[in-house]
Amino acid sequence: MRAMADAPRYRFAPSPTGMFHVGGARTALHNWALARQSGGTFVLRIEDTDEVRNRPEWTEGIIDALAWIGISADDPHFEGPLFQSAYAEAHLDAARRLFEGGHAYYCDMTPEQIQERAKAEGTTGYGGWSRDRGLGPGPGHVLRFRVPEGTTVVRDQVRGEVKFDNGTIEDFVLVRGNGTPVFILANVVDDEAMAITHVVRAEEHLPNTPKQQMIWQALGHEPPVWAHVPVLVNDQRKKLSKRRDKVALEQYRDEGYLPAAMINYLMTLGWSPGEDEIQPWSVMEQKFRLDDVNLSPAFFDLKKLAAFNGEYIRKLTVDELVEACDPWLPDDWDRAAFREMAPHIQPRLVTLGDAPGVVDFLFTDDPEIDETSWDKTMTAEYAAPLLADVIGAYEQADWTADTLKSTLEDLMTRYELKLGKAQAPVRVAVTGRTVGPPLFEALEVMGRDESLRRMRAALERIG
RNA sequence: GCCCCCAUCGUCUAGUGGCCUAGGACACCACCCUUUCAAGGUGGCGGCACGGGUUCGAAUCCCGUUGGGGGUGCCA
Repeated sequence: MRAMADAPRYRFAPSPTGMFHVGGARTALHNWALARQSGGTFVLRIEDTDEVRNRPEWTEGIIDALAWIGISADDPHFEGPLFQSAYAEAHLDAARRLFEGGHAYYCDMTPEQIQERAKAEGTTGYGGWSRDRGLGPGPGHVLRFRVPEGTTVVRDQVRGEVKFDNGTIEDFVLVRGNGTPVFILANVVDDEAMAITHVVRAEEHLPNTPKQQMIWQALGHEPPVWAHVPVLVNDQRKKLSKRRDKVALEQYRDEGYLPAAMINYLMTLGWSPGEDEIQPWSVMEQKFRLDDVNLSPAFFDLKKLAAFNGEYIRKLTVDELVEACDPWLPDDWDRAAFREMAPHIQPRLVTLGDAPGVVDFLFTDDPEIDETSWDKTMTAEYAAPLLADVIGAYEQADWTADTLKSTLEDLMTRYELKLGKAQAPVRVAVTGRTVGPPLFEALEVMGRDESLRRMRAALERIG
């Protein structure tokens, strides 16, 4: 019991937007690792304060996405989902206490009026106009926090001490004119209500932190331990945004990235697991330390993610690979044939979604002829006679990859060709392309009749 | 504008005053292997932003400059 009482409580607090941001995934992973390695708890809180964006299916999406990266709602370290909206009473109650304690005051100025006034006075921002007007609650009145004089020091697990001169912080809004609480208040009240001990989030929240810390103190509580990890950026070094960048975790999932690869890659951003950066989650989960987190923004590099994914795909057993690819394969494709080819396509895949495109010629009625490939190979003088010879020899040959290969090797000497050149017309005839999985293995899987049919068709086309 | 954060190869990082002639990975290039393309192997290219200190000694500590980023809402 004692241990439970002392166990840290981390939280992950996404707002439901309909897609799960990769940056959020990384933050979730950090919190998850920290909670699990300390015997603590990972609290999932859905920040649904903004009524406009609040749909139940969004929450399902978040839970699914978390599950995909190994953060299971069934794990004993997982708590939630809790909903911010369910704490509305507590938010307003806190607001009331803040007002009654003199830590907050009401103001009836609209944003437009504030702007005009600032402009007229040649200043910027709000300026605390209603501080001493003694206004009470009322329609259109916002509640503002009375920022005290002095300095606020945020002790951050990643960045050390960060000092803010309170004079640079405006009297910010706690409750909107329509009576609803703003994120900054709700966030603090929820963290307190949920007994959160550690707030680990992205750096973009650092400027909020002194404000939240002041609210904690005004409410009479000790703030949690803060930690702000650097943001993820795009190739322009701008924060990853859903408008510009490919940030939806679901999209990577649907393209056939393996969760293990995504998790591993995400963890290497801003942190390093040590000697070898390819590490299983079980190891990273134990090794991860906030003190070791880098301080500068990290570029989310699709190429490196792809490299990780390829590496993870190559580590799969054939059975695992076949099973993993299944969702991307058309229903009517012969699974046994695909399985035969699986070991051969394995080193050629970047994503699971690439699989069908590599072996589609095996399952279609006719190969889709790539004209560039055709022109490159079939216009050679030897193409037609060689193809004719191959057809003749293959009518009799043992239909195994080995004999098919040696048979072609016997023929090619007549034309003074190397295997690389000699196999090309056959490959284009059968697959339609110049590149693809190992030819003779593919022929073996395709079978004699269909293979010969395609070669004859090609011969005819050459004329 | 103001506040805050940051700064090691193109990118992600190792490095916490001497082990650094700065290590690894991705990308790129070359070669090898080879049944095309991959994968794999070997090698190469490439970096401590700049200027001052501190120190016997600095990528590592301090200051400044420059450059990036984040925040500046009655969004979260």
